[in-house]
Amino acid sequence: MLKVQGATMTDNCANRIENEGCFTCRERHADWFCNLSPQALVEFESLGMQMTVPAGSTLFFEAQTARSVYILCGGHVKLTTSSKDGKTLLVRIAKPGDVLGLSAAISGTSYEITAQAIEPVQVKSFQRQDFLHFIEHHLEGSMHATKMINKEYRDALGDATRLALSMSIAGRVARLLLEMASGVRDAKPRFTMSLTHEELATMLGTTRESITRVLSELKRKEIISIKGTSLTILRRAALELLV
Amino acid sequence: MLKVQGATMTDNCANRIENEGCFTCRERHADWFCNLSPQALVEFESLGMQMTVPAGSTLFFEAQTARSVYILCGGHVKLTTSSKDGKTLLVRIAKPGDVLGLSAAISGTSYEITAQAIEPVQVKSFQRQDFLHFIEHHLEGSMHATKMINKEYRDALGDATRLALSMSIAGRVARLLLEMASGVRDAKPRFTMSLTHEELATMLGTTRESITRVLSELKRKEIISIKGTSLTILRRAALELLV
DNA sequence: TGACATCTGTGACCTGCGTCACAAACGATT
DNA sequence: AATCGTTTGTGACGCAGGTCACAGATGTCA
Repeated sequence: MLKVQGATMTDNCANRIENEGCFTCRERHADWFCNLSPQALVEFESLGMQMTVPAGSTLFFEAQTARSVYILCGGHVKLTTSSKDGKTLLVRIAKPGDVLGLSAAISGTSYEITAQAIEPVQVKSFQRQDFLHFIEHHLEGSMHATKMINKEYRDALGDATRLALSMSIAGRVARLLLEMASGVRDAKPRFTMSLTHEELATMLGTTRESITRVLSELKRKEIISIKGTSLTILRRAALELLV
Repeated sequence: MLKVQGATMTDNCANRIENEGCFTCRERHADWFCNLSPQALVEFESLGMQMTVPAGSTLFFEAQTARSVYILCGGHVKLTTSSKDGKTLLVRIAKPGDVLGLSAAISGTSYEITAQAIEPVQVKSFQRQDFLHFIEHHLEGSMHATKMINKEYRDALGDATRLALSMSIAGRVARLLLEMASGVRDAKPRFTMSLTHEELATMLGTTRESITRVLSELKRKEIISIKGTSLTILRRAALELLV
């Protein structure tokens, strides 16, 4: 059904595209949506359309009516919301295996967040109706869906708690860096930071200057190092401590 | 099946208990869980145990293993989470019709929040297993459950956004007052504020002194008035502006 | 290679709110 | 009524982080 074409990937960075289909997907055996029984998976996969999205383009915007659900197969996508006064907050960085737009599809309303590719990204796109029809007729799919939303709820709640009660700017930056590095198993994970300080600031609900200062501080303490656009985490534990 | 005993309620405050069973419940026709088809409702109602809980007692604690799901029939319940370092955050004030402990029941883990009655409260309590069994066998119930979690997720996300991007202490206080007054339709809603400044402070992740200052300010601007334990919102719009 | 735009780094200052300290008000108990 | 514990009110001070202003670095295009 799906051909394995042998993905070309060489380096060890977080920025790569790697999955050619659910059956050969590396993430298939983790606790994710794509991890269905073989029969269900065949049907499921036939409903979706595999597509590649260039860096910087937007899968969907907040407040847009939800027409599609996406499963992220490769690459990272940034998820943001914004408040009335236009300020933007990073919700999280979606990783391969994540489902995007599920909440909006289920509630039948508009997307609650904006999803933008921060690197070339591979997704599987489903018509909202097809997706809902599938999960309504597959108990395993339905349970997965409910649990995933539940997980997102708990994450959001945890975020709200941390944001309200602690989390300095340094903490937010640390969390972001760790999320960006997720997937790289190296002891000193390295990845391409393609965002400007300005963009990072909007994502974290702070200012450009604060970002500059925090990054300088982290470099000074030799917790990270930056050469051009390449960022290396030297001491992951120190970052985790800040979150 | 359930006898209507004629609830005795006279005043116009938010603090009252009023429901005697799902069939006679005022909230039944809103978009809530109790609004099931009559047959399903009969079955559903027989699974649960109606109980009254005195003010101050705790329905369940954060991190406790989830054994029960509750439907709040009358009164208000405060829902809080706390961070590692012991600080507490008010998640929201639950109102009649709300389901408590649903997320934990579904994920089969521990409660993510603490639920404490802030006044005498009437709830319907379900064994987790009974509840799950019911929703798994009633499409309408199942959809309700999924949508409710979804709604909680969206609320939590909205909270996180507001907390991260704006929401001063004054804003948090305003939100709390509005939540406490919810249900009172009066133009100048009045209710009994039974919490001390100290308690309010923990609930909002701030300090006692800040609460005192904010309330003084609100009184000075004639947005609220306080006589003893009775709090009146004089200008709701002004409060909404602060959120 | 020079010109121009964008990005990064840093100091000076201001504001919101947490912390500390203490005084006044209120409520219960004898 | 006198006493004591709790709650409320308020001033003084400090710190994190936002705002402003500007200088240097880096990238891009003719």
